[in-house]
Amino acid sequence: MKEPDLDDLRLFLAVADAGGLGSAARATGTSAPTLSRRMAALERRLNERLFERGPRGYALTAAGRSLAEDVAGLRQVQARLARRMSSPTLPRVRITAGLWTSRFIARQLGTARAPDAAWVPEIVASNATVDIARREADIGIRNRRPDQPWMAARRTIPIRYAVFAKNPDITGYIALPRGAADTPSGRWLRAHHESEIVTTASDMAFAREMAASGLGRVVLPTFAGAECDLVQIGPVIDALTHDEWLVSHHDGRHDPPVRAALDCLAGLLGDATLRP
Amino acid sequence: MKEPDLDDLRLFLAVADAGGLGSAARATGTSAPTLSRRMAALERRLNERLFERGPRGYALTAAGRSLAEDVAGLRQVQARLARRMSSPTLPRVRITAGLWTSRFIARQLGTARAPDAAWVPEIVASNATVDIARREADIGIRNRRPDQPWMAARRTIPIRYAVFAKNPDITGYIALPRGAADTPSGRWLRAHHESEIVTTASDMAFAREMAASGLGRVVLPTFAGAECDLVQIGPVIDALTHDEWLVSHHDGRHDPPVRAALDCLAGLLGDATLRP
DNA sequence: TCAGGCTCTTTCATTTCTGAAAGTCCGGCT
DNA sequence: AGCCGGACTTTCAGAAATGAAAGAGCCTGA
Repeated sequence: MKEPDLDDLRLFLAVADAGGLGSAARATGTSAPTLSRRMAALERRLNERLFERGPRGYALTAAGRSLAEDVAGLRQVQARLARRMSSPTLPRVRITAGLWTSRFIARQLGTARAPDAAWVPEIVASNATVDIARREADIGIRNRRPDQPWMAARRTIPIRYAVFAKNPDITGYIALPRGAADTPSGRWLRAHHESEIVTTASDMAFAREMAASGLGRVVLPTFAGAECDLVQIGPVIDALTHDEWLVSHHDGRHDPPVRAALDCLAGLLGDATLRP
Repeated sequence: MKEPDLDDLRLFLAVADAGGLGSAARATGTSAPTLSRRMAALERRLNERLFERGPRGYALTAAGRSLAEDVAGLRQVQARLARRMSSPTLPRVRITAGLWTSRFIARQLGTARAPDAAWVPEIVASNATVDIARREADIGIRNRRPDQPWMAARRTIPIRYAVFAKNPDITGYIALPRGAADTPSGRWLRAHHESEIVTTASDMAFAREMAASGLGRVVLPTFAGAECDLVQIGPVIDALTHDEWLVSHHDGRHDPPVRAALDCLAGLLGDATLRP
């Protein structure tokens, strides 16, 4: 026995509420004959009499009341739909990036996005690599061109790294613990200053705060160091400099909200704000 | 702009879940061409692209994800429907009666109802008169034949009243407070034993408990007195004897659940249990 | 490079659904 | 009594939706 058509249930609720075919027809824009037939079909499919048909209209039977309770959730769906139609919910574009870029985007996007933009950003936290190929995110900001040919990539500005500290007199380095996120900057630090590491933090955000309080030096992207009252100690570390790539699924990038988000991000990342 | 067909949204969810037309077609029993057309129509009606159509199938766009969240409630409705189809919810027949009869029915109906009965009783508490004409209840048990011609009524057994007390030595009467429910038995008590009333209770159920503890005499239907270790003090009060009428809406009584409940109640009330 | 397999879309005859109008029923009103 | 009005159902021609089959595009593996 097949389940009934959800639209029949919508009409069923309308008839139950209206108490008759005529007013239900007016309320739903469906003609009375159609309502009559579809209610009859619904009863046949469920094998229950749902209405008492009297000269005064349709009245629910006990079984009809029971069904009406069961499908009352449709009312809520209809209400949400109606709301959606009148003031459409903005689609959310899922963006994933590394720690510093995520923070930068989260902070800047509120103002950088056009006020009438037809999309809303959703930042997907991702130390672990979120897979755009599997559609876990719409847009990714990565430090290299993706291998997969079905990815669309756009190069934006270069990211430069340097050593930062509260002031030039501070010595010693703050690193991530061994075995934690294996980033190029972490590897560089351990390769060149392993012996100078004075402490570790479980998260680079904490490391930066520790550096800001004078506990040691950290390796940061230049734009992230500039944000936090830290001074750049040495020159830009050329070995770590890399371009940022704006990556999206090849099929997905023509979705208007995604496209708008891509353009907005390209503008934002190309902006002088990010340059050292 | 009209709202989309709810059944289209059901198919939309199926396609979104399946990630493609083929498997969605298998899951829903609808053919792939139909799904293709209806998804296209849905997009046209909403004026949004809901899917990315690639050679790998359908993938939701940002707008599609947003819609899927909005209509997720349909899943719950479908689940309830499926449950209803497999193990049908029994329709509830709303029964209204006076205090003592309600209690009697509530206690007896569990066993009196056939084990495979296709209905479940719902006792509608009603000191105030619940209106069967307005379909607030399906079946009423009343103490007289209804005036309205569209009511169907079936006479059952006569109800007899008598004075009860814990033992014959108890004197004094327990009544309802002045101005409380104006029942024939209450009026009779005040008319004949006004001066012997020793106390009042806000509810006859309390009055009966008070009588059972020996505080005074009460006027009760004979079947209600017998239930509670009370002894009948005087003869049946002929002035209060009346028949019970099983009342239902004329149109409603052919609804199978209502009809079954009517038959069951007629049997129950005709049963010797109710006789003094 | 090409066949094979997968997916979606189009075509088209068929089925189903729809709505206006006419028909039926029933209670209320004069 | 008999007409009126409201409410549902049936009729019927036209409109819309459906599914099988064929078409088109794309990746995969040989």
